[in-house]
Amino acid sequence: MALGKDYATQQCSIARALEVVGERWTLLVVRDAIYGVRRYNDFLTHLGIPRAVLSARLKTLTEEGILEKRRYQEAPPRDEYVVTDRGIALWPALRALAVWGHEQLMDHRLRHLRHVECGTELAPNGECPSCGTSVPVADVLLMPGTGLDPDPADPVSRALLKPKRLLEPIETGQS
Amino acid sequence: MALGKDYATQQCSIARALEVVGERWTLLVVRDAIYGVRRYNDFLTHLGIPRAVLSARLKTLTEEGILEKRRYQEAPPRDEYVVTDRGIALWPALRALAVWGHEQLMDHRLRHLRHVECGTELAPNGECPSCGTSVPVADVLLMPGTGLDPDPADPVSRALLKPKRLLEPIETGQS
DNA sequence: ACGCGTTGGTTCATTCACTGAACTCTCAGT
DNA sequence: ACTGAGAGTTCAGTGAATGAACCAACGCGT
Repeated sequence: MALGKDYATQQCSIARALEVVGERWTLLVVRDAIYGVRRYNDFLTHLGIPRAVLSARLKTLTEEGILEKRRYQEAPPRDEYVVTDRGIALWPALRALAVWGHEQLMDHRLRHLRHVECGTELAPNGECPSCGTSVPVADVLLMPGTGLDPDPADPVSRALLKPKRLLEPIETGQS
Repeated sequence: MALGKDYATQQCSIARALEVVGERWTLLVVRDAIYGVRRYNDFLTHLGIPRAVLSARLKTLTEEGILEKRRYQEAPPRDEYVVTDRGIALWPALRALAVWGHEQLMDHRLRHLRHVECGTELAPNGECPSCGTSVPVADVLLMPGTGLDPDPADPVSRALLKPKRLLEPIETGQS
């Protein structure tokens, strides 16, 4: 969003947050990172984002401490982008947006979130109704719902057709 | 944000939500509407947003059913924009963003949220710790915190220096 | 040794959205 | 008739997003 000079005027933590994650595509990159996407090409094909924009977003998200660029092999040099605690802390905001988008704008549940310990579906506030506790992001199981394309083109969407834990790296299995 | 054609590709309620409220300024307009701002000039001066952009945002938010345009006097014709239930439903997402912005990016609390019934400060998840229930938006008391400019230029910021309930219309007292 | 494929980028022309300033319109009050 | 407030619209200039093309480092098969 880059409210730029307006940030000083705004005196508001929402404006401050949007200053960092409010630009086009940014929250979707963070969502993917929490889903377990780590590699440039996976972000690229899953989001359908222009390369130049993806590079810019990964750069600012890394600079803001929301992602961490990490070398995962030396020859040839390959980096991956791993979501940090600061990025994981965005999960409640993303979940709230998903709840709103689903309730207000859509007709079926595309994905379900379950507590990996007990299998219970999470309440809208992110807590586990049967355990009565808030569930850490790493203990959330992401399940496919109805209305998903059964045969998507990109490998990330294909991987997400199976239940998986959040944060767990996605196996695109194409190399 | 207007992800445009990408919405069909995305199959995600977060993307769908950002399609509607992800554009620059949009969430700040909704925030102001929940704070009780209703009039064009108040949005304008409080946000420091260009007039053309404000007009565009009010138009799409009205079309999406997040704000409702309402005639409040006939001569001269004057309209105000009142947040609807669909807009109020964005409150958890806005609160989550505010929590993140405050925790990760700022040093002091600019505003506090209290339960109007009992005066208790709300937990990060939006519930009242002493009542143990989730607090309806209309029962949230917005309190000024430390680090706020004590003598802001615009009338909305001045009105927000006093505690007030969310949704309650802001009295700018300038007419 | 040569070309091919993969990954992770950069560059660039075009299009699109945002910005700020100026202008418009309607009406009230004096 | 003049002034002023509220709620916009119009428009030229700027900056960001887009999509396609290009680049580079390396691994591998032959």
